[in-house]
Amino acid sequence: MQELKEFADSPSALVKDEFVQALDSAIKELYGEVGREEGQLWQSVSVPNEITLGDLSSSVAFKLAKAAKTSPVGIAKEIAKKLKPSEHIVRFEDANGYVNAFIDEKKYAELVLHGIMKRKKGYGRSGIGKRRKVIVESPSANPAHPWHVGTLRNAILGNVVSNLLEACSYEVEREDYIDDLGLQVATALWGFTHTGAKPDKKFDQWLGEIYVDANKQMERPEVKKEVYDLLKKLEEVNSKEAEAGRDMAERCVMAHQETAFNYGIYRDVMVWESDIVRSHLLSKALDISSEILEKPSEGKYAGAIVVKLDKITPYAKQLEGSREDAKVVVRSNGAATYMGKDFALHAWKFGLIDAGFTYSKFMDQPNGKPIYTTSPKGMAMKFGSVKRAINVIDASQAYEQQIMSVMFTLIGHKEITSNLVHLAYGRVNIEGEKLSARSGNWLGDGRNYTADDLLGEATKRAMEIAQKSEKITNKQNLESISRAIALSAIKFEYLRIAPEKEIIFSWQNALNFEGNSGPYVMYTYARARKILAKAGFGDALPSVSDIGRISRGYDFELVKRLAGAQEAVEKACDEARPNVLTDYLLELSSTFSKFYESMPVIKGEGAKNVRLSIVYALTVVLENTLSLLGISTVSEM
RNA sequence: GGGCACGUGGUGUAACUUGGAUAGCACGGCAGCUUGCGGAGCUGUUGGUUGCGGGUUCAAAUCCCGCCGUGCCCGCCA
Repeated sequence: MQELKEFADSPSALVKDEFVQALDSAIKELYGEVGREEGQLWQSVSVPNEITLGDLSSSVAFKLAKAAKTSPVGIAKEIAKKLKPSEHIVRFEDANGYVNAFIDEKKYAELVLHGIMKRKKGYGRSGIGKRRKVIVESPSANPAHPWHVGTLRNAILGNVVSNLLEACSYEVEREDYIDDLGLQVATALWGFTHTGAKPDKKFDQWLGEIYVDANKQMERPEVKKEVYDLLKKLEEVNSKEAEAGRDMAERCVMAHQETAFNYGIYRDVMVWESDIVRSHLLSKALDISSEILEKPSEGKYAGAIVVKLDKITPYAKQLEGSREDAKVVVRSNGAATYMGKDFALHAWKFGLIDAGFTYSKFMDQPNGKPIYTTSPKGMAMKFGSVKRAINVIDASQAYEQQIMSVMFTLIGHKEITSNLVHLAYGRVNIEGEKLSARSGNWLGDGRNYTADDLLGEATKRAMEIAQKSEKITNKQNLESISRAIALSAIKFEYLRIAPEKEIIFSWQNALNFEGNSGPYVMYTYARARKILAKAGFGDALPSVSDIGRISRGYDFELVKRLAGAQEAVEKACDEARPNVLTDYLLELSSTFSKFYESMPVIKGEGAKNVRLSIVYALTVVLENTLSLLGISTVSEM
C-alpha cells in the first residue's frame, strides 16, 4: 500500500472536493441533516457551459427545494450567502437556482503547474487500481489470414485499455488467445498442403489468399470432407497433422507479430488452444463444475455434456426464450466446444485450476520485453491467477460470454462473474458489406483492407504532406515522422468512436489528418514545442513564476483543462472507453489553439514566464495522455 | 418466437451509466484571418421537432412503457 503514495490527488478532483465540503457545511448550517443521499453533492457538481457563470456549479438547490417544497432560487441564494471560501475557491454566486463557485486562478494555476512540473511522466496517473492483477485478452486473431481492419480495432482497443489500466496502477497481463485448432486453420492447412506455390510475400498475407481460395474449393463436397477430416486430426494434438497445423499457425502468428510491432502493440503471453487441449485443462474444468453439468443419455444432446440454460437464466434474464434449452460443453465425440474450452481457460485465468502450462519465449519485442507462449516443451512461469479479466471480443459473442460468465456463479464463484468483463465492441464493416475474412472481400482489386495495407497507405499519405512541410528541418526524419502521423491518424480514428458502435470503414476517414484527429493533437504538441525551443527551453523546464500574471482568459481555461487529465484517464479506464480520453485530448488541444492565437507567449511581456510554464505543462500532459493511446509525439511535422 | 446493441443537423460523432442552465466537436457549404510563437490552425456563419408516440419530473438526448428502423445473436462452428 505504501507505494501508492506516489499517486497525488488530481487537482480537479481536489478543488471539486473543496466545493463539496463547503456546500456540505453550509447546508448543514442552514437546514440541518436533511435527507441527503450519499454522494449526492459530488454528483450535483458540474462545469457550467458558460465561463462567466463560474468554474464549478452545483444543482443541489433543486433537490433541496423538492424536499422543502420551496423554490430552488431562494435556496440557492441562501446557500451562496453561507458558503465559505476555501484554499482555491474565492467566491460564490447563485443563478437561476444553481450555486456557482469561482476558483482563484493564481492559486489554482500554481497548484496545477507545480504538480505537473513535479510529477512529469507520472502526472495523470492514478492509484485506483491498487496493484490488482488484471488480464486483458486481445486480439485473438485467427492464424489463417492477416489482420484486417476489424482485427485492428480489437488490437488497438485491447492495447489502449491495457495502457489505461496500467496508468491506473493495475498490474496488467496482456494475453493473446490463439485458436490453432479451428475450422479456419483446418481450411488454411488444407490449402497450404495442396498448393504447389511457395510463400512469395508476408506469410499471413500469402496464407490468407490460400485460405480464401480453399474456402472456395470447399464448395466441392470431397474437399469439404477432407477439410473436416483434417479438423478432427488437429484435435488429436500429437498427430502429424496437428504438428503441421501448429507449425503453419506459428508462421502466421509470427507475421501477425510484425504487424503488431508496426502498430506499437505488444503482449506478454500467447495461449494456444492446442496447449489447452494438451494440458487436459478441460477435464480439470469439468471436475470443478460437475454439479452444474449433465450428460443426457437420450434426446438431441445424447452423449454430450451440457449445461442447462434454465440454470443460467435466473442470472441472465435476457437468455430466456432462447430456441435451445442447453449449451453443449463437450460434444458427444468427446471434443470440447469453444464454450467448454473458454470456460476452462477462464477457470485458469482466475486461478481456480492449475493448467500446468509450460512456456517458452516466442520472440523478442521492440519494446524490450519478450513475448512468451504456451508450449509443449518449456518451463513453468507465473501467468494467470488474476482478480479481474477483460475480454476484448466483438459484440456478436455476447451470448456465449454471458453463459460462460454465469457458470462461475453457479459453481460458487460469484466474484468471478462480476470481475469477468466482456468488452463487446461493434464490428467494422466496409462500405455496403460485411467484412468477411473467409470470403476474401478484404483483398484483390486494390481493396486491401488489411492492417498492413492501411498503415502503408496512411504512411504514404502522411509522407506526401510531410514532404511539403517547411517546418521539418531534418529531412532524415521524414520517414519516422510520417509513420508517427499515420499511426496517430489510424488509432485516433478508431478510438474516438465509442466501442459499442459499429464502424463503416472508409479510407477517407481513416486517412483524415484534420479536425478531430490524431495529427491535429500532434500538431498542437509540435507548436507548443516550437515555442519552448524559441524561448530557449527545449527539454529543460521553465520555472513557474510570475503566476500573478495569469488572467481569466484562455490561459486559465488551459490550466483547468490540464488539471483534468487524471480524471479523464480514470474515467476512460473505469468505463473501458478510450473515447473519453480522445475527447479530453481534443478539448485540450482546441483550448491550446485558442490560447495560441490570442495570447502571445514569447512576446507576452510580464506574462511570458507563466505562459511558458503553461506551454511546458501542456507538452507534458499531451505526451502522457497520447502515449496511453499508443500515439507518439514529434517536435516537428 | 426470444434477446442484445445501435438510431443525435447533409455526413461522422460527443454527452446517456450518475436527469440540470443555450445538445458540444469535426467534415461539408458560405465569409474571413498569416511582413506575428507553425494555416495539419483560428474566427464568424449555415444547418437539430436528439427515430416515433406516451409516461415520470420543477427539469428528459439521458429514466420508464409501447412502437418503428438497422445490425447482431439464440450451432455437438469458433
